[in-house]
Amino acid sequence: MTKFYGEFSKVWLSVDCIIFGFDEGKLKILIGRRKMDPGRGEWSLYGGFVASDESVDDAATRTLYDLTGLRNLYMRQVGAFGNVDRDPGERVVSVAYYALINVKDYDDELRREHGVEWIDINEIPQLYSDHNEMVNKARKMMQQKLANEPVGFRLLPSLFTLTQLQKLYEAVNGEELDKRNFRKRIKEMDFIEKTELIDKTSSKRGAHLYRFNKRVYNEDPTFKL
Amino acid sequence: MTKFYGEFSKVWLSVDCIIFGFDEGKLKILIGRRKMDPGRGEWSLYGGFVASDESVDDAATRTLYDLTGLRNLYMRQVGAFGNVDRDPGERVVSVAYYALINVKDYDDELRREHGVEWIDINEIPQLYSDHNEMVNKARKMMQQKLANEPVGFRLLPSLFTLTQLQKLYEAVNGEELDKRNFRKRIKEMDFIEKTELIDKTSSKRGAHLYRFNKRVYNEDPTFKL
DNA sequence: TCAAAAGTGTTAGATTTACACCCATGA
DNA sequence: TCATGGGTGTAAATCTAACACTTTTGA
Repeated sequence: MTKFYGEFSKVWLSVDCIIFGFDEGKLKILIGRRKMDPGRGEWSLYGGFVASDESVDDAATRTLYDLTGLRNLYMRQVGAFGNVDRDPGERVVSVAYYALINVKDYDDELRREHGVEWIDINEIPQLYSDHNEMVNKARKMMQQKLANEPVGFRLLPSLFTLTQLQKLYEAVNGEELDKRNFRKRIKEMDFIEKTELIDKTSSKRGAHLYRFNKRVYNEDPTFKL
Repeated sequence: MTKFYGEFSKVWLSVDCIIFGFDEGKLKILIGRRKMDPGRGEWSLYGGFVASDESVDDAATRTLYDLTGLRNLYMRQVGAFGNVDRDPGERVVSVAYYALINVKDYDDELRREHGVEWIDINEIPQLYSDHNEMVNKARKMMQQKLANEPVGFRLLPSLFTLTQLQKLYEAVNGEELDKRNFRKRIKEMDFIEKTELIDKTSSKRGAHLYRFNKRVYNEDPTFKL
């Protein structure tokens, strides 16, 4: 097994997940109290180790599924974090990933079983090891991504109001947007379809529900927001 | 040594470098024929293994120094590449980095000793393992970076003409720019200083040499190009 | 009847793009 | 003298940003 590179040393490889959700008008991530040593009890991202028979991406997918029970999540690599002493116990290099989920899709029972909570991205406490760094980089990458591709729908129910969508963009970018300018831009995007359905949960008058049409998007790749 | 994570398997960790240079009006990278098994003789990025007492970033810095003899290079992580079979011999996960160097700073003798060549980014042959993927991702990230920060100077001599600078941007973006519009934008950037020096190597009339003033740039962080 | 969110256009300013000729010099 | 790359400004078009009132309805 060591025929080629035996002279070099090996490391443990883990994955850590920054799971973004949008709830109560706020951008949040899932964190919990670490259940293993070292660092037991500290706030931490959810993670896992890479097994010998799976790719690093697959390990992240598996870890996400393990935590959320959800498949086909939008997921992107944040990068490798490899300081020598980043793990107080051993040499562990970790590859961080961020994922976008619709909070409503995540069974709250399952969430509690794993002991993770949705925490406002602006109120993240000190986390285990270098996890704050991972969160910061993930957040920047996600912002950048959202500015160039319509990935925000991954954080919303399949039917959503324009107000919800606007609040989402505001939460991600950390700044308020002009309602009329926002709606003007949305109207130009053919892949955001207005339905005849009305949502009455957040206003007496009711707001039209919209949906993202992936097919139209793929045919007409001219997105900028 | 295995007190915490002994039950999990370890992997070899390597770094691979995409080294960008700008020469003859073209964006190029350094590649060479692989000198070790498996894959001996195939075109490949230059890389190395991460040692037990160095961070992954440090391993990349060391590898870059080893190849070029240069320190303080502009370097950014591209990401981790971790498919199970990416290395035909063993399980090796690699973290790719890109770096920007001024071709003139690289001793050609040293380059030949390492058996690497400058190859036009648009004419990269099939590379060992997943190295083409790494190059493609690095190129996109570098383009993106150059569009938002003045890192292009890292690819030029400390004194350069506006034509050189324009050709650099054209090579990176793969499209021609309007000379007057380009110079108009440059003129607005106070951190690009005109010197009284004239370069006569590329025209009879001679062109003014400019330099990047890092101090001015740091004080006036309003860059967009 | 009123509070609360939904919905809707216009205009000024800023930014971006297109475009063509003269200059200085060495060969 | 001429070929070569260096250097310069203006106008149209596009994009962005600022801004306020009417509608609907349940309580």
